[in-house]
Amino acid sequence: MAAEPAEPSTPGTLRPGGRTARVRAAVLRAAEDALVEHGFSGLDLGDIAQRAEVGRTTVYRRWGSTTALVADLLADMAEQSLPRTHSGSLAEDLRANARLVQRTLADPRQGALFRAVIVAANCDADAAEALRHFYRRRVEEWAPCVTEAVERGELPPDTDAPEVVRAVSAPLYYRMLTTAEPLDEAAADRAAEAAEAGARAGAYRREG
Amino acid sequence: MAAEPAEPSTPGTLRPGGRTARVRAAVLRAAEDALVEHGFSGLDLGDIAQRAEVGRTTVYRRWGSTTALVADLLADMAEQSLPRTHSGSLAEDLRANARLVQRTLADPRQGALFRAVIVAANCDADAAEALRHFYRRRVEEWAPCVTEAVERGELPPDTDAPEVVRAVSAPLYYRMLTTAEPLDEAAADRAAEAAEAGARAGAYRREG
DNA sequence: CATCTAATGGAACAGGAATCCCGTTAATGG
DNA sequence: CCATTAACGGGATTCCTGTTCCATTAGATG
Repeated sequence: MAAEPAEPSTPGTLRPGGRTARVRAAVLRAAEDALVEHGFSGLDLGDIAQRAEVGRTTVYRRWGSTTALVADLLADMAEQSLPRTHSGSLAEDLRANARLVQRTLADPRQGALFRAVIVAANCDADAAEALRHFYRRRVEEWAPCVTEAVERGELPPDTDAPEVVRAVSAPLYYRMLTTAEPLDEAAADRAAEAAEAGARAGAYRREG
Repeated sequence: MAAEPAEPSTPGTLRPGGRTARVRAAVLRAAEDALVEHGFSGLDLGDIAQRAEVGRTTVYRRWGSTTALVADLLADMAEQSLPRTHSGSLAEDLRANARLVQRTLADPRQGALFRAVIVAANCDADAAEALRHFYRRRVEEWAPCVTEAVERGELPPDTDAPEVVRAVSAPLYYRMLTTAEPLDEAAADRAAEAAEAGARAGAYRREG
């Protein structure tokens, strides 16, 4: 008997080219569509296989569960992060960020997608880690605009830059999740203005 | 043949006393336990029936779905809202509120429960309405401390009181959902301080 | 206390999702 | 271009969740 392979490993890692890559792309796109239409709870691997024109078995073998599939989708989303603005003004950069987040969450497709991945992250540890990685990336992209404001002397020297960036997003996500009120530009501008005021007042200094 | 009853209605409404009430209480408590242990996605009506020492059929008939059960649980939670503090100081009241929210979300049991109901609300319209109702209640309870600060002249006269209260909770929920960092008292105090600074700066005035 | 029937609970049933089996296709390396 | 085998895909199978049926229990009413 031949020595059995040390690791069966996960499919798609030894021959990642050609068909394998096409299948992954098709499945991730189908998963996105399905999440937008039915939400995470309505996610069905069989349905996704059909949409992607791929065998059911393949989806079950490579991802195995809906949460693993969403985790992979989040890893994919984390790659393509949008570049931040560079207006030279803290208020303007924060407002641009707030409006970007607001437009994303208010968009029927993107909004539904974000709700769905947040749900998935609360159902599975791997998806949660993937979600955290995604937001770490996004926050890192925008934090420099706060750091630069600190260097210009506009904010206290020990301001926690990532925390300020998160403070812009927080009220928008909170509104989406807990109220029925619309996510409009006014809400975005208010979030940016409040975050800036908090930062100037020193509420986001490290180690209180 | 007798005229059939106009509405079969939902079970538990015509004879809500005694056994029916006991069954509801037992099921809701079992649902809470199950949510804490397995999260919303792991919720199984059969398992809940066993925990509650109630027939599966009863649970399926009276609630029908996991989301409906969570909606009922939320309605129950909305009843028992905690009374707010009355320190006479805006900063102190906001801090008390922030710490209450922080302690709730950081508590293993309560935190898991809140994550679970937020997930449920994103899977079903009725659960979503129940969740909004729950937060409407909570916000209404605390909004007066902001209104009183306005009357004392500490804040702009057209300050949106509920929005200030929500601004306190928002960063705590956002942190819980998107990062792995601990929800400690420092985070609570920062949330309260930032909300107050934003309010003083006029970021929460109505109609921006 | 007696009657009526809402509500419950056990068991059998049905439908659909996840898994397994195995032949087919195509990526990789020489 | 050829050989090797990773990865795919259709179909049968298993397992589990939700439903239906009907006998039993116990609120509600006079």
